[in-house]
Amino acid sequence: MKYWIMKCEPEVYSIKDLARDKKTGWEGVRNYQARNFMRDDMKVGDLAFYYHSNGEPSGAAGVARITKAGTPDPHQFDKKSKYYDEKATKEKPIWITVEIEFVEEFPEIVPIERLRQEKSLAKMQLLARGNRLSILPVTAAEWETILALGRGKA
DNA sequence: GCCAACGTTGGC
DNA sequence: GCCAACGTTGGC
Repeated sequence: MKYWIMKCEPEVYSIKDLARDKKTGWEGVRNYQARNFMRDDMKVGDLAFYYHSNGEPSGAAGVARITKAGTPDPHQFDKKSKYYDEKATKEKPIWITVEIEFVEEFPEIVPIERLRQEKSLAKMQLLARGNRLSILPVTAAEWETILALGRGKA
C-alpha cells in the first residue's frame, strides 16, 4: 500500500466538504506527472493526506482513502467543460481520475510551517522549493510523522 | 494582491 | 528540438 498527498484549495472543496459527501471524484487533474501517479501507482485502499492549499493556513487537514483507481475523467469528453480535451477519445482517454472517501479530519490543520519544522520531513517533495504538483507520494515514515502531528500526539 | 517558480505552448 | 512567452500554482 502506498501513501499520498492530495492538494485542493479549501474554498473549492475542503475536508469538511468531503466529510459531508463521504466520497468524491478527483477530477480535473490536467498535469501529466499527477496523472501518471493516479494511473500507474495509486491503488484502491491507498491512503492520502487531504491537503489544503491556499488555505488559512495551508496544511494537512485530514485523511482520505482511494476507493476507485485509474478511470477516465469524463470531463475530457465534455465540450462544455473547462476540462474538455479535444485530443482525448473514449478509446484513448488522456486524463484519469480516482475516487476518494473521507476517513478522518484532524482536530486542527497541520500547517505547512509546522511540517517545515520537522527535520525528518525536510526531504519531503511537498516541501521542496517551487513544488506545484497536486498529487505527491509520501513515504511510510513521513506518513507516520504527519499523522501523529495531525492527531495531536507529537 | 504579489511574485517566484514551474509546466505548457507555439514560433522558428 | 530549442527557448521565449504565457498561464497557473501556491506561499506569503
